[in-house]
Amino acid sequence: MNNKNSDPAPPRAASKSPVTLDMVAKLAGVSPSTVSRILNGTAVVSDAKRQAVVEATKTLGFVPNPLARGLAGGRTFSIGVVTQAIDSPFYGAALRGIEDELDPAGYSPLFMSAHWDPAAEARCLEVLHARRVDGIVVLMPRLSDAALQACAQALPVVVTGRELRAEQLFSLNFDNFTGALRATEHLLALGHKQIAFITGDEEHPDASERHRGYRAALQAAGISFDPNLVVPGRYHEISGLEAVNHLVAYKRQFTAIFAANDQMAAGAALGLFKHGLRVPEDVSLVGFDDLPTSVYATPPLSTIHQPAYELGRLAAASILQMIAGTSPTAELPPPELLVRGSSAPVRP
Amino acid sequence: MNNKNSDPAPPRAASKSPVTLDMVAKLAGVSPSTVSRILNGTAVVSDAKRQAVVEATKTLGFVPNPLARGLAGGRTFSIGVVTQAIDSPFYGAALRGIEDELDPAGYSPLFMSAHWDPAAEARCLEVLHARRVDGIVVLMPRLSDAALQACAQALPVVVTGRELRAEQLFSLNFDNFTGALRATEHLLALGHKQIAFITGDEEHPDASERHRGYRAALQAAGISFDPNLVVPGRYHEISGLEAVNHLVAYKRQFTAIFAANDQMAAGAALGLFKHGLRVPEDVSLVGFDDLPTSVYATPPLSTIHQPAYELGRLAAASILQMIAGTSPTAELPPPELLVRGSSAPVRP
DNA sequence: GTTAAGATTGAATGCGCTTTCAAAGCCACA
DNA sequence: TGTGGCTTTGAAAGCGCATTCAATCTTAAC
Repeated sequence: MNNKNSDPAPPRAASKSPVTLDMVAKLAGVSPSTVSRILNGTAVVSDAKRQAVVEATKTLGFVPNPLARGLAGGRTFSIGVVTQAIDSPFYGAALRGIEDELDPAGYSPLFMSAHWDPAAEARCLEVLHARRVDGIVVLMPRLSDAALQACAQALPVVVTGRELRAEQLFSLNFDNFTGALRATEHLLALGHKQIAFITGDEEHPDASERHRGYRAALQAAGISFDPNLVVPGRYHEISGLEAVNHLVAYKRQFTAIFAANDQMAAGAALGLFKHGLRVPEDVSLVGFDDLPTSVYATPPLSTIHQPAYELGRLAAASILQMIAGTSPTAELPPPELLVRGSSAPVRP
Repeated sequence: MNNKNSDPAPPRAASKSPVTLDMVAKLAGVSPSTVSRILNGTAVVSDAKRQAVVEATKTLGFVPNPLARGLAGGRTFSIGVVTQAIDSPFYGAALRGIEDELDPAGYSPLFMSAHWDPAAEARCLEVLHARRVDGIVVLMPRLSDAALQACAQALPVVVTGRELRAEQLFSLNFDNFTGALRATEHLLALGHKQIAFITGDEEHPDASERHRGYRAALQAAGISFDPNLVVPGRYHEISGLEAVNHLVAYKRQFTAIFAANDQMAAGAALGLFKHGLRVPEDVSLVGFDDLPTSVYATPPLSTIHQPAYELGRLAAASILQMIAGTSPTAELPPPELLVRGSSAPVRP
């Protein structure tokens, strides 16, 4: 029927790490239970036996099998991480933060990308759940609050970019409103009065918050809001470019642009360049996020620093706390304006 | 002794997915073995029973426990992926490729960053091995060939950025030499004769290959090699910036720069900008990698396209093939020059 | 010098699934 | 109608570890 075993030699998966807990137990002259107890610190063990076990573990090079541990003990020492795009510069930094925090604790992250699709996100949650992760971190979810809360009934969950509370659910949010406010105030302080705004994907709370901050700053400065200067974008570079094309095509008057994120600011910079408009001589440009690449833009981009790495670390630390049974209290630092070369006083 | 169980209600991990294979078996009126066989397609099962099982699976919402499968069957349906930096734009694209290829096959990637540190890389390999992944993909390893080959004795391994052959080892390499050759030829064809080169981290084969390509192109054009025009870099933006500072400080004569990667090209662009040198009017600039952001640089960067996403897909597809028992034959497309706005004919 | 309480330890069971192994059912053939 | 060969199915034995339960060994108090 099947010719799988026709080969006399075992095909693969033979060398693995065939050292089991039972073998250490035998070598150390104790019972498997004792070895397990030492491994997990579950109970007090006499020093003599502990010595023997530690030694046996070393000589044999024993490494406990996480699968077996997970099956038997219920914990897998792995954390599911749902991100929207693993290849996005913003998420990359956050993922590194998560990695850096989880690793020393002996946990491994399990990354999945949802591509801004709620359905895909739901599937990620399912897969992670099926893989029996000990907790889940969702970065900037697109899913409904209810779905997230439902997920949190089964295991600890940390979400970022949203205000949300529930039993096993912790949220970590950044003050996008104030960030946008500061950015706009900066431009205002430089004398700009005609400030265009390229929005983010407004289905997203952070995007609408940034929009709100922009308008609040204008209002506070006594400048009437001009809807013609607001161009919708979707957080990608291309929409920044298109936004500038739009502004120019419709002959809008503006001396500055505030883009809801750095990626769109980069696109906008290119658009301005193509239209022969210099940054910052002709148009000042301010972004939001402070991507690693933004320092190396020409000119370097003025922007609002968003602590992506810190966000990752705090999210990971929080989920670990929840697993340990304590309630996390982490909080993100307030927005910080970084003035670089892309913004300058308006020309007289 | 321990007050863990002092709480009357079970603390957590109670709701999970308590549906087991045995329950489906019972509901469908068959034995667990049969359910397992249907699940894995291990053997032929009568249509009647298959129907019953499929239905029972649905009504119960059964999802097999990967841990148990891994423990019992030896396969975990997970692939270890060692990358140098999860937050690097280049690796990001590759990781997405891996994700896209693995997901439909029912496999999950387990990402780990080694941060260009051989010791850390070795640890990653160990952790992945301990987690019983079915195979490992190492992106641009820093580890010795021998160490990689040793790892391949235990399980299938795919490495990129290196030429390496062994029993369960497959390597996927990009033609860095030809890429650099094409880039330099492009500059030469534009009339440039004084072409500076910013090297990558030359401990790395791809960096030295690119260096070799640069020199080969010069030689073929009959231009004598000027060591003063070669500045060492380490693949980061900052080294591109520093390289330009160096060239200017030492008053080197050059009309073009070829940077061994896009990140350094971005740094170089900023350096040139700060010294009042315009791209491409005063200095032409060519990079290598074609990062997603390079199209949106001002001006857009001419570069050699490196198929990072494809690389990820092919690497993942290859490891899957190896696990399935067939030898992979994937090959990366040849280097492709992308002429954009940063390179122009030399000024007379 | 006993005995009870406490500290250590080992045997045994099970986590959820895969995988032999052998029994049972089927067919075509004689 | 009977027999051999093939197919479908179930019982049972783990995979490697955590954990409960009961047994053994200490120690302190009587």
